[in-house]
Amino acid sequence: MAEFKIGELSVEPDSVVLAEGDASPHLYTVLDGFGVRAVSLPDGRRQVTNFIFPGDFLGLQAAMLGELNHSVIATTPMLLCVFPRDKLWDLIRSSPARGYDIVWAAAGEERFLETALLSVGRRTALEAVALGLWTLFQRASDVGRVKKNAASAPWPQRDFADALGLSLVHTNKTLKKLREAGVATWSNGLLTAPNVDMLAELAHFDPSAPRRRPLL
Amino acid sequence: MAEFKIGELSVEPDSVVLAEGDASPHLYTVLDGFGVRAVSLPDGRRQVTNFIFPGDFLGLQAAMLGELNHSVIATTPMLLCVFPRDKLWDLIRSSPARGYDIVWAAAGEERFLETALLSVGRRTALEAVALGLWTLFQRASDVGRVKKNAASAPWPQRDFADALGLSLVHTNKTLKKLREAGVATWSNGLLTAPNVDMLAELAHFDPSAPRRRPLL
DNA sequence: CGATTAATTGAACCTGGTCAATCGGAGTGG
DNA sequence: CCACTCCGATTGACCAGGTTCAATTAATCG
Repeated sequence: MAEFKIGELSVEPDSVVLAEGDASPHLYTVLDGFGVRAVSLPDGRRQVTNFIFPGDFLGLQAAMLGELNHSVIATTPMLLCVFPRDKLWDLIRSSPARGYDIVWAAAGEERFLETALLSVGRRTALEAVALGLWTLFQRASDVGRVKKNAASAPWPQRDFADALGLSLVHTNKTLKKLREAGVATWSNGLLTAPNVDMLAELAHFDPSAPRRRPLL
Repeated sequence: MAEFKIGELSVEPDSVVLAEGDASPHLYTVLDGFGVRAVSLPDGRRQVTNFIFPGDFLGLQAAMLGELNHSVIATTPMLLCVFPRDKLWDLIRSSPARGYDIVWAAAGEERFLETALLSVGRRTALEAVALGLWTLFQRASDVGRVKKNAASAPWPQRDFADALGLSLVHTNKTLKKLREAGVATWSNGLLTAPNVDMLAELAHFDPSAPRRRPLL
């Protein structure tokens, strides 16, 4: 990949890395930092579609479809690796294995979005919050941001509520229930869960899906 | 593509083409017929994640990630073109252009799911129903299933409700409102909308997205 | 130590869900 | 041709999970 890299971009918290409707000439890989993808309505209603972790690939939609459907907003300082979008085609042609990896990432994103859709559409608030926390915990774990029982989760409750399709108030009250039940505590950007499995159980979620990249 | 085809599969309405959790050895292209993708909870709650039209590509998740996150259910008789999943890798390697097409399709699916998530999470029932109808209309139009103001839409209201995350009853009542307002009528598998744009407006949706599709 | 933003909590309210009938069209057997 | 059944569509009445409004508390920062 290194040969296609054209630079690095460093952004501040709360800045918009990519905006809905953009036809960005760049693709990014997240080297460090956290953020969200979100789509929104003209009146301000907002849906967070995924949380962004180090290692994530940004801008595929813009490269493939011409423009982006969602915005990407940094939650913490973020360091990005920049690629020119016109080179995506060269990349796939010159290295089918990389093309395969991109398809793999896209399929994973699709799976995540389907699961999120099930949560938002059919789970109760308690179930949805539990699964949301479980997912954050897993992803933090995948990038080595879990120590003991505590995972890095530097997002405000507002973002979490927008990801679940719930109001901020109700999300807060539901988090309180889980806290009082001793299932999970989230404060100061740190998510603590003594028993992570319990979160999946509460959400009726079967965590047995393979999540590691297959070897080629 | 023809060289990888190993046969055709014909299925009856209401049959399960692929099931959640399957590690199907096959990939499919829909030659004819309609269906849905859906994920569900152990207690039966169900979320339809997309409607399936002729031309759709099924089973990418199973091929890439090992197993499928959603089920695929036929709504009408369906005719499928079958490929062996192990050949996906050969396909991408031997023809990067096809690999590119697959990435294109995956990016489009991702966009659709994000839009659906916004509907389910943040739109009111009326807005969500309007956008749902608009989307069905567009997709039917893309595959040449619109005559005059009427689009083929052979799904029961149950499926539509499950796609919107609404109850069947409330979906029905909302459709009634649109019918009485003269915006759209859906009965007998035929969706009639004198003014399709009005559906997008009701949903606060900007329909100006590029949607060209490469041939697969 | 104010100022600002995020988290928390309580109370009133409403959108959409649940329950329970009824209607309507298609298929079946007599 | 009609009675009967089955299933999807439709409707009305009542209910509740979650939203909105409005404070209050906590944490951060110059």
